[in-house]
Amino acid sequence: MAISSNSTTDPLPPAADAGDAPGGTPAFSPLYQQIKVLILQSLQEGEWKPGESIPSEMELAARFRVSQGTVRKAIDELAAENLVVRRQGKGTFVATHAEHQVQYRFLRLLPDSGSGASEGPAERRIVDCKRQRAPAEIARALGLRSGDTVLQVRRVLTFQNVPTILEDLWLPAAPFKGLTAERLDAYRGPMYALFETEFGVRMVRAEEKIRALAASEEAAALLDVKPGEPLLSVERIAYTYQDLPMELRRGLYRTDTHHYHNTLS
Amino acid sequence: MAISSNSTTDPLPPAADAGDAPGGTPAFSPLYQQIKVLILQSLQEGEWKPGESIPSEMELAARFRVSQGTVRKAIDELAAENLVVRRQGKGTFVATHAEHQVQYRFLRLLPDSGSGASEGPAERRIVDCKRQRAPAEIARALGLRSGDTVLQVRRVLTFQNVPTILEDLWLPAAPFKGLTAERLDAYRGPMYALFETEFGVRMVRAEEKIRALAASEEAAALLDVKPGEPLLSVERIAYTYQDLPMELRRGLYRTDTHHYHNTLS
DNA sequence: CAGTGGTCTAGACCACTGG
DNA sequence: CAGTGGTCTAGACCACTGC
Repeated sequence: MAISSNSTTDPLPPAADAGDAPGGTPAFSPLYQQIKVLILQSLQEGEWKPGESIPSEMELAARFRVSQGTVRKAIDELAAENLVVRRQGKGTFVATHAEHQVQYRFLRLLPDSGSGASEGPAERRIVDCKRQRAPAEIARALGLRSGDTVLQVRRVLTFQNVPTILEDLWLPAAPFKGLTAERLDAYRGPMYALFETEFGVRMVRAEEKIRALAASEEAAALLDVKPGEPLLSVERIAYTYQDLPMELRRGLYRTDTHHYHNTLS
Repeated sequence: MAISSNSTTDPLPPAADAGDAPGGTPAFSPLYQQIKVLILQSLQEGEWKPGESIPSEMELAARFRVSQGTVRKAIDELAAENLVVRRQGKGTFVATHAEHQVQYRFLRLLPDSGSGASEGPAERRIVDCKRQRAPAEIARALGLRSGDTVLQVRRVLTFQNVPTILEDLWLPAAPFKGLTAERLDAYRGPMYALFETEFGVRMVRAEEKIRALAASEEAAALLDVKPGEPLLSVERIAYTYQDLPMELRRGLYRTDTHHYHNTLS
């Protein structure tokens, strides 16, 4: 362990030391961080599935031979990163995209309506779904070798009869073997929830680059706007555990009835 | 206090109870939350100025008659909200926009360049600065009465000789009495830093609505693009303490060389 | 009522900063 | 070296959930 003072209370299992490169900094890592890593490993190994509860703080404390407070601090950070959800009186649960709650956890597009009336569920239409060799640019974004197989999906989301989002997304073919347009069509609920339940891939974090673009002929037709009309271009890379990129998504949003919402602090 | 069990250790001053409406929920509020509110009050009253350190955890614990751990948890939350910054071995400091660090804390626009070379400071040009009666829409956003006086500033930010951002911003005239184009021009550093040091107004949080728009003739001229060219429209409301809106800002961003960056989790 | 997460305390010790 | 924030522990009690 990276800690020197815990002579008799090393957590179990004895976990390989993370840092401590000879030339670098001493890489001190507090106990609760090491516990956090251990819990993270269990999460990504699927010891506890999305939506399930993880062991109680007391149980984890016993398992790792640390105090409840230390486990608590580890879980606090996992909760802050939205990897688990705490529910007083019930337990701590593995976060999931399948929750009723906000339908799309990563979608920041909101209807303009000042009226709080949240619009109904989107109407989804798969336009295309095919396997192909990854173009260099796609491969790079997903950390694949150029030429590896990827799945490409194109779909349109329609809110209240207005086609609003045109999305292209690319997935590495290997982890998503068996994904078809039919399967996507049949599934009720967010796509990321399907990824969780059917393929064991949990999207944990994402980064977006946003631009304004003029609608191409093709996009204009699918979104029912005039070519050249300004659209919001949202390029998202979604990551699973370990900061592993697992999806590249390029969205074109109509922003005449909706807007992208963001909070800064 | 909302707490019943702390018979002899009520924090000082005895702070009016926050909730406890007869018809509503019992409104239990943990001690550390009450401490947090007390610290917040001192922050907004200016007991400690931006950049200064606040008293040590031990001092605050003594002052409020609670344990260090309770103060710690209160400060933890304030730090998570970016209201204060903790620095091990030195103390806890009131957050400020004047820090060297990231030049613009609320600006999410980044250069496209894969090269990490961060571009130099922006060249800023005040196009306009005037007092006027607030149009209804502006007044509503700022929580003013329609007809109240507001300051309007228009400026252009240029990065590496490319005019990239055209911003209009509206400020309630009262708190910003004495603000002039000259003063804005003379000031080195972020505008929000000037607001802090010269007017005692700290922007603490902001919300943005983002859209894609076609450049108007006027915007196109100022940003050196063709009219109709797609631009990113970013409408920001910045809040000071107590969720009080203090600035409305409408920015038009060129996204041919830059992009708006956002992280989701 | 037992079990869970949530709060609070008190005390010991560690890591980091600056004089 | 003293002072600060950061970690860790152990124990008590509270609030919430569901049986």
